[in-house]
Formats: sequence, structure tokens, C-alpha cells
Amino acid sequence: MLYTNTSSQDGPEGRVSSTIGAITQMMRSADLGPGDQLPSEATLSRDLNVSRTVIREAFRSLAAMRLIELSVGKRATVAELDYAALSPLIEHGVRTEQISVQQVYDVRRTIEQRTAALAALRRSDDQGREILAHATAMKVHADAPEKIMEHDLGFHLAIAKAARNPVFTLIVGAFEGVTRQTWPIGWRSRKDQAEQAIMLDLHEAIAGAIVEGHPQRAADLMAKHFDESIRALIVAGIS
Amino acid sequence: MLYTNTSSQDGPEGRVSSTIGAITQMMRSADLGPGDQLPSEATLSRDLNVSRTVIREAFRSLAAMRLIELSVGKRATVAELDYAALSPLIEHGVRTEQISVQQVYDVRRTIEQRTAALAALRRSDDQGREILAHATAMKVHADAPEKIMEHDLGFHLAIAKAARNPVFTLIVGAFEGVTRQTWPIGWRSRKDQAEQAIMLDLHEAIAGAIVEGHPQRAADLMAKHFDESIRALIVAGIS
DNA sequence: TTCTGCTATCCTGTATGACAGGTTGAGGCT
DNA sequence: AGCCTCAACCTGTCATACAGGATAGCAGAA
Repeated sequence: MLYTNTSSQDGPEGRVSSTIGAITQMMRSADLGPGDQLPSEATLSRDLNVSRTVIREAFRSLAAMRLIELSVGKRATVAELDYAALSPLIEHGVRTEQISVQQVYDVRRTIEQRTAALAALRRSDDQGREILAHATAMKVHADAPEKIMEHDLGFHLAIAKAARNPVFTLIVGAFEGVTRQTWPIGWRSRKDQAEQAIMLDLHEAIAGAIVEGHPQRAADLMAKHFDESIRALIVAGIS
Repeated sequence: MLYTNTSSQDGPEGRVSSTIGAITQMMRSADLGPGDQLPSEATLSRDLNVSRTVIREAFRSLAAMRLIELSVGKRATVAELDYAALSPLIEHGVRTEQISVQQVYDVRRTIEQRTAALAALRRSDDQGREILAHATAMKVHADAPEKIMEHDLGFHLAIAKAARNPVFTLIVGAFEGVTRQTWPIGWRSRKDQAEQAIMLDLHEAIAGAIVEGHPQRAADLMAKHFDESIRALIVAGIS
């Protein structure tokens, strides 16, 4: 009495895929929002006529796509958007040489010109302060590249958040992993302190333009910043 | 003799997460590229001292993130970049009202201005022909909105591919699902044939600028196109 | 009566064994 | 040499079992 399942037709991609579809459709029908609970694995197993194994693999898939969140002992919940969701994919593309670092920086340049302009228009006071704080912190820790990098990443992410469009945040977050791997290379290629100071000053200038509400200036400075960063990476021999 | 596993420390996130890390690191160490095979589930189960269950859930997660590809009977292989990888995440964000349609279009406007300019600079002859073909096909099927939409989607994706930066393709592809759901609304809001003709002409003009190699003109026309599309959605009451 | 602590219950994480069915390569037959 | 068959391997799914986290409800103490 193995297959009692002749009634539900599996798509050509197997039961797990069908189940993923069924669960997403169920979320849609029930109009579940972030934080809402999904049925338990056992319940879904009964309702969809598949084993708990299949439900679990479907859950894992949905969790990997950041549509739901799993935690032990508790039911699965609908997930909030997470800016880190896309990082693994981009890192994989770069590692397998399907994406070059320069291509990543070209996209960042395009996106962040816009986030800088939007941030200048839409930032809250708190967001303005946070952006400025990251920029000044970068200068303070001038001898600790690790800390400079963290504040640099925080700087760009804070600008994306201040642009008040979560899709931009998502995209900027997607590049954080790759940036973390390539940043030290670019930093080392800026040989003397003068070159390093130029980069730090640029960050401060961008923060200033955003805080003072000059979108065009913020965008232009951001473009300049990326031109300079890309140049530094080329000097270091990054393709 | 249940837990023989005291040697390998599980991270605080459970064995599946640790195993995902171990597998990605293994791919890195072995320098696996797209198409290369991973070890079998049984082998990994032995090597990593976890059950096949854990290996399978880790594989499902990696497959959901599009880092690997699974197929029955064959071993898992390292995946090529797939422009459709991000669609589910964006759709989820829109469905749960964490992202608005206008925010999606603002990002598309930003990105596709750039892809249009790059396409004008870098397109191959074949790519130019394909872009133009989509634009003219949209006019031919003027009475079949379904077909117009498909050629519209193909048009924008072809431009992204002609820009020769897979990250742009990835991002443009991410919005295909959402666009497919909102496109008909925008189309219906263009009441008379004159308004519809404007949109079709714009596509043809963009294709022309790309084929003739005018990046600035292509970008400007693309911006105009999105301004018009966003206006049409606002008229239709899309927030 | 209200607060506290314990327990029964539900739920997820992991392991194990079993079997159906797809895939592939090694031999053997023509 | 070319083709065919089959055994070995591999993934997909199911059933069952148990450890341990989470939680509500009940009982006892203040």
C-alpha cells in the first residue's frame, strides 16, 4: 500500500516542488503577512497527502529563499525582507567567475548614485546622523582597516535604507559579501596616506551632501567615489 | 548508540546550516565550476558525519538559492547563474506589502537606464536584431495584450543581456514575475489607441537608439518610457 | 486570589531503514 | 565494431523513532 497518492498529480518536477507551490499558494490565499504562522509540518503532511519529509524539504527551500523562517520547537512563520538574502547568490557568481568584481562595482555605481540622491531627499534626521557617524568613524580608525571596512559597509547600507525603498536595500545588501572580500585589496592598493585620505574625504562629502539635502551633489560625489574605487581595484589587478 | 557525533561541533543554528557551510566550503576548496558534480548524498553523509536527511535538506537549501542543481538519478551539480533566481523573493515582498509596485518600477527605471546605455555600446548584431524584433512584434500583435506583454518582457530582458553584465540580467529578471502581474493593469489604463501607440513607439525608439549605438539617447528614452509606465500605473490606482 | 512552578503536549531536528524508479557504464552478444 | 542488457549506483519518497525546545494549563504556595 505504498502509493495512496494517485489523486494528487505531482508536477514533472517532483513532489517537493509541487508542495512548495501549494504552500506559497496557501500563504497567498490566507493572506499571511510577516510574522504569521504556517500550519505545522504534521498538519500540512496530512492536508497535502505527502510525507513529513517532503514538507520539511519544501520548508527548507522556502526558508533558503527567505520566504519563511524556521525555528526549533516553534511553527514556521512568514518572513520579513532581509537585506542579506541575496548575498550567497552573488558570491557564488563571483566565485565561479560568472560575474566579475568590476561588473559588481558597475552595478553598485548605478544603484548607489540613485540611493544617494534619494537619501538626500528622504532621509530622516536619525538616518542622516547615522550616515555621518559612519563617515567620521572611518576617519577616526584610520589605522584599523577592519573597522574602516565595517563602517564603510554600514555607510553604504545606511544610505540605501535612507532612500526608503527596500528593493535598493536588498540589492546593496546583496553585494556586502563580495565587497567584504574585495575591500582589503582596494584599500591596500591605495599606497600612500594621501590616497587613503581622498577616499575618506569623499565619504564625508557624500554624507554632507545627504545631510544637507543636495541630491544632485550626493549622486555626483557617489559616482566619483565609485570611479575612484574601481580605479583602485584595477590598479590592484582585479579583473 | 545514537550520538556518535560529539566530535563535530554543530553551530548554534543546527546541523543543516553547518552542513550548508561545509558543502559551500568544499565547493570553494575543490574550485568547482558550473556543471561540476558534487559528491553523492551517501558520501557526504559519511564524510560529514550527519544523516542523509541532513544532507538532503542542505542540498534543497542550496538548490533553492540556485547554487546547485538537483536532478533525479544524477548527482548534484554546481549551477549556472539563472536570471529567474530572484523572482520569488521580490514577488513575496510585493505580496506581503513590504515592497510597493512603484518602488519596483523606480528600481527598474534606475537599472534599465543603465542597461539601455550599455546595450547601445556593447550589443552584438544578433542582440540588436533580437531587441528590434521584440519591439516590432509588440506593434504587430496590437490586439493581443498577452503577446504584447511577452514581447515587452523579452525586450527588456534582451536589453539587459546585451548590456553584457549578468548582474543586471539577474536584477531585471527578478522583476519579471511582478511585472507579469501588474503589466495588464498598466495596459488597460492606457485608454485609447493613441496612448497605447505612444508606448509602442517608445519601445521602437529605444530599440533604434540601441541598434544605432546612441547610449545617451537610449537612456533618455528608457527613462521616458518608465515615467510613462509609472504614470499609467498611478492612473490605474496602483500604490 | 494571584503568582509561581511543574508537567503534559505539541512541535521541530535528526537518524535509520526501506523501496521505487532514473542513470550509467561494464560486459556480453551479434 | 556496434548494440543490448543488466547490475550497481544514485536520488525521491515514505514510515518510524526519539531527543529536545516551546507552551499552555493545572496545582500548589503565598
